[in-house]
Amino acid sequence: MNKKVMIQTLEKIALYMELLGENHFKVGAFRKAANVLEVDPRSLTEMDDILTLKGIGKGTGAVIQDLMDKGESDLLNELQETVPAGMIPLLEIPGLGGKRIAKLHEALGIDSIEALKEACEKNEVSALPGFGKKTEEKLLHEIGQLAERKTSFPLWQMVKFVAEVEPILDEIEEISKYSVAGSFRRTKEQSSDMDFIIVTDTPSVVREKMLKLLPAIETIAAGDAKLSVTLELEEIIDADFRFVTDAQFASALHHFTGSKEHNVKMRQLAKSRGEKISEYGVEQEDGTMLTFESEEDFFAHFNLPFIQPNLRQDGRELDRIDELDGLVALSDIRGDFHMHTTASDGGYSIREMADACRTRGYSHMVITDHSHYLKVANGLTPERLLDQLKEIREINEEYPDIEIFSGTEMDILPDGTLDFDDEVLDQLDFVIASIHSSFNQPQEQIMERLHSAMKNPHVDLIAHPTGRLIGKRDGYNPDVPQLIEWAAKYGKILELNASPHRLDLDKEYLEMAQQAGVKISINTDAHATEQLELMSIGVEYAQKAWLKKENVVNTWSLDRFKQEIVDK
DNA sequence: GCCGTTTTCGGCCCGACTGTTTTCAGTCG
Repeated sequence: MNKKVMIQTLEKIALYMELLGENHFKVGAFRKAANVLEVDPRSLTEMDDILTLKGIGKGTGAVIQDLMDKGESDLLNELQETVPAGMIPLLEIPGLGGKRIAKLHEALGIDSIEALKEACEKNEVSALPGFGKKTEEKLLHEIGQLAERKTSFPLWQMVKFVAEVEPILDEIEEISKYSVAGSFRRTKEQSSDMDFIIVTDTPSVVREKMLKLLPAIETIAAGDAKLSVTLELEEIIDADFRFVTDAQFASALHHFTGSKEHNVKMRQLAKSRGEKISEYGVEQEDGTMLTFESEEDFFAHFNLPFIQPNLRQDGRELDRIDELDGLVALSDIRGDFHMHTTASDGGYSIREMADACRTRGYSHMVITDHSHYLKVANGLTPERLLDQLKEIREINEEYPDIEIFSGTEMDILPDGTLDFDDEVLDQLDFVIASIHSSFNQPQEQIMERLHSAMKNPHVDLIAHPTGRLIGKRDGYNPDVPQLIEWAAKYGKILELNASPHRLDLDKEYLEMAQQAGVKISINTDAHATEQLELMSIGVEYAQKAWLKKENVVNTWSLDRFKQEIVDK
């Protein structure tokens, strides 16, 4: 039995139950069971205690047992017969939840978006108790918007969106302080909206000014505690703004940074101490409200160290605070080992890249231009590569404070051969191998290509191991656990590509790699000097995977890098 | 549906806003 199928089955059951208007704690129980399986790093065959895990009980356990025995779930089958599949997309309509969908289905037989649209147009919906004219109009409006609205935005795009909103907030003098919050603040790969916490004494003034200044095409909610709007930026995206006092700021920031699971855990912790956490502070048993100068103080109140936003994930972080100290940090990074110059498709020279790396305080770096197979990127022929090697050796003489190593980002060709011969590779300090072509090959063939690269003793690192571009393409679908196994066997480094377009390997796999003893290199893959700054995103993402400093080769000293990697 | 050192039933995180209501249910985050 495939663990993913099991997780999806539990989630589907939750979804169908939601559509039936079931008690949301019941729905939540199935979601929780799915989550318990998901956060458990073991495979199904390794989980002999699955039915006794906390969060899995009689009902969810029966589903799991069904799947183990028969490969399918009776409960899910029944639900699928009861609930028309067309109802599932109804949940995507803002303002519609399980309760209302169930009512619409029961009263009017609505089983699809199309049916809902018709019913609204015939004014049948507004005739139902609990629904009114405004709701009907809103539903029609939302249905119209559905097709053109995206529901999630990759990190790289969120960076741009946030950068567009912040200057507008800067302009409003009644705002004394603000911060972005939400999943973006947690360095999530994708976010569905923007969240900001705003400190002001005059929320209504700020709200009105914001409505004038922001490119808002719709106001979803506008009160003294929050403003919720739909913005027209490069894409249509919702934004939530919460208005709080200075004293409430830290609590509000923590609350609206989430994650939801993290907040639930924190609230449970508070409750066990007789306290109550809200976005305004921590309420004591006697009703007094404690507020905090900073999030650090907030955590300290619960005898916890500061848990940075990117670590606030599934709630398990509260059990892993003893690991916080050993995590890789930006200040530990001593070099970047994957970058391009004008020799291939980069925008700057070797010297310019070296200067930029020196400014960042690195002790070493590797130039890794593309290889000749990649014509579109002006990949280097063996001759050009060896010329570049000489040039790098010369330039190195000029820089006493940084060591520039010469490397390549060599293509693994569609037939599994490598773009350079061993004699060429032998002369380089550092060899990256990666796939840039024939993504559509069957997994077996992709794996053969990767295997052939990993078996080569000259290859040091596999770059962006899945080839994903977040929000654009999934990559070439390798069998990553197998890849990790090979990396451990052949002693190869796997890359965490720091580009917010890639963040590849994915954090679940990074964690798996670390457990398997595989070393990780965080690289920016910079094609311009300013892209070297993406290292901070890479490190933040690595922290999400709980990567320890020791396991990230960029933290190693120049001597160790030379000894264990270059001269090996 | 799940859970339990305040325990086998009763609560499950909690508050803002909206729309449909005359005091609150539903949705959302």
